[in-house]
Amino acid sequence: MATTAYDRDVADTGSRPEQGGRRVSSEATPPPASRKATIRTVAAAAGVSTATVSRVMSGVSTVSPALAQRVREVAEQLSYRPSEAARGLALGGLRNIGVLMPDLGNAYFHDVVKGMHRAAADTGFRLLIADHAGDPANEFATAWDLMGHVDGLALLSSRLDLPRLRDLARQTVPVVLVNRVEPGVDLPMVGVDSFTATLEICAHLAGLGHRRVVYVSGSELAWQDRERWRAVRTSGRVLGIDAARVEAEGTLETGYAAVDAALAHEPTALVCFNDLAAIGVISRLRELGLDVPGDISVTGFDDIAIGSHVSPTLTTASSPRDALGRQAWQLLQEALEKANPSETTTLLTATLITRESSGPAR
Amino acid sequence: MATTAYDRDVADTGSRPEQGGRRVSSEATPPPASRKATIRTVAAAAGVSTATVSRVMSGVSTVSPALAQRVREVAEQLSYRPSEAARGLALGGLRNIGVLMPDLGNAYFHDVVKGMHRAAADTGFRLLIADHAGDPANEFATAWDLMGHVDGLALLSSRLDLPRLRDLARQTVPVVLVNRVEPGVDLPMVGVDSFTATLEICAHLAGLGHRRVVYVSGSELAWQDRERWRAVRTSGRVLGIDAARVEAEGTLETGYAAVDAALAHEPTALVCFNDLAAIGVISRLRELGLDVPGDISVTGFDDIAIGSHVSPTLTTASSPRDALGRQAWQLLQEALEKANPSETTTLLTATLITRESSGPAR
DNA sequence: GTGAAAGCGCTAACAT
DNA sequence: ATGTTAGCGCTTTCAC
Repeated sequence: MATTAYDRDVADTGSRPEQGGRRVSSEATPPPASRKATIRTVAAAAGVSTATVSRVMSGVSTVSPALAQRVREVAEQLSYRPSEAARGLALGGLRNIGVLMPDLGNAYFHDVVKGMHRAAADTGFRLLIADHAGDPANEFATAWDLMGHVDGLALLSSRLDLPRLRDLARQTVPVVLVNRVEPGVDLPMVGVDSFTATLEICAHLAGLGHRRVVYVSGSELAWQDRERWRAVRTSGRVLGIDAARVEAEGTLETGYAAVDAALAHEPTALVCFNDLAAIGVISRLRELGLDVPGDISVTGFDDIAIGSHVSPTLTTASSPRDALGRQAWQLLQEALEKANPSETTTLLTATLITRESSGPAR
Repeated sequence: MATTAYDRDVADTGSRPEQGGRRVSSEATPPPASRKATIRTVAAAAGVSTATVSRVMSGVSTVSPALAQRVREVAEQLSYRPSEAARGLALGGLRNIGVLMPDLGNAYFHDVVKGMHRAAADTGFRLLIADHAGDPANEFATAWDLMGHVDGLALLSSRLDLPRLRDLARQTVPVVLVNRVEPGVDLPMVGVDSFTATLEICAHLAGLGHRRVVYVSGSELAWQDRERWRAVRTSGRVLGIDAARVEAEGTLETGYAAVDAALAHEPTALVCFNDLAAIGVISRLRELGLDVPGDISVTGFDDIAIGSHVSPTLTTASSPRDALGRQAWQLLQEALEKANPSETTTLLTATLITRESSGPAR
């Protein structure tokens, strides 16, 4: 959701023909053309200096109420809007923070972003949201491009490999990793302990008599996927579960498509990477005439809202999305304040939520 | 997803103590501190002028390959990233376009945005995405704030009232209305003809013997809601359907919550504002022990992906989301090129999709 | 092919 | 309380 190409064929907002080499006293320039109001236009029209206009616009220091009022009126009248580009240049920062995620269509990310947004808004920061469809090359390009526009960058569920990650870490704009914990990288990060939560899911399943499960994976580039798959395999050893893995990408469509391969293992339960995949899986199972959980159990992960509105409702693990978002902002905030990016790592806990989609093994 | 507050307490990227009043020849400033590489740092380090660095970075005009290579290396080595703020200032535009929508969590919008993105990316534009939770005040504030950062603005399913809309139209940055057609406003706009599509839904229902339907609404501030409700009422006259309306907001939760009130009208069918609401509705009906479509039929609108993965699958109207997005970009593009914002209005067609959630009236 | 220098619109000392 | 002015980092004529 962002691009880097710099064609130049559009929108050069009119040519600006030679407009005098020297600056002229404010009053000398009457408000002529109707082009675009700048701080100078307003200053001239209001008969004050640009400094005063600037002060009024940012509500700073003491400007006499009467004057301020007049300036405000003129500004309003001229539809004057301070250029953020100029502001950013002068201030040395746009007060934007970039948020990059694999899939804008996944409600999970949306919830995390909401958490960040609330926290960021309180401090006067804007969020620039972009997605990269799970493609690392695209992710890197987008991150790189975004860096020019933002004061900080949050990578949600990044699919970047270590060299690329380190490359970004080396840049001057602070970066935080959300939903990924990568010991080898010098970056603040927050994640959810999905290993433990997935183990709980497996234990729950084992308790219901399941001995043969298949894991319907997420993107193999996702840290969460590695953690969850590791947990499923571990459950094999610890709980005596026979575990297989089939590939998917954590979306409705890939979940749906993975079912046939999964069924080849004759499992009694399907542990899915996330809720979206689980819903896709269930949809396909229904199509095949299989009842969930009668014939086979299915579990998700994330606890997105729709999980409790589908039939059967989803057994899943609830990630603390809001907390994740806030924590992410917290880290960014710290990185912004002190140039010293302390390598902080936080791991939040997800909790098992048992609903209808899991039942006794057949 | 954007804010306007301008606190000043963070990130002023270090103070810049008196650094000489006059500009000094490039070579006079050795690459000292490790602060942040600027074009001058790079120029000095590479022993060339800033003009050359600029040319190399934007791949413009002819710079001797050897020199270009050297500059690129130095830049790379210094982790130099041109500041977009400075660039934007000099160029008179950031090549950003803002996209504002009510609900980031609705897959429908996501699909529209994808369409826009693809189109915009080809022209070297970035998309800044923000949501406003359906609150007009928030929408206006966000739009206003965003205007400083973008070269164009797309308002998806805007909830703004006419005065506010006109206020935005009066500004210098081009604005297009997507998913809303408002005759009184001088703005380019694209919408989907949901009136006709909803009529088709009603006709479909009437054909199945339904005579008593209730419309589970969207936000009453949404143009689409007005159109759909108008269609439902019209169907009352034309098709002999007895129609009532209950309030919701086009989300899972509000759909779910609206069911009890809807049932008070003893309908045989529920026509929902969109798919999300329909899924919420069905979930509540199931909870009440009602079968869909056995006991009652339910229809949605939008044809989001999940609609064909839930049980029962949703009867709905398919909006041409991708086309919407592309058309939106098209309009923006035109507005960007010629200062003359021709008031263009396009209406796209939605088509009925019959699935499991609608059946014969009981 | 490359450099010098004039801004882009705004903010922040530093006067007054 | 208000005006002057020197930049912020980059692009872009205009010379050479």
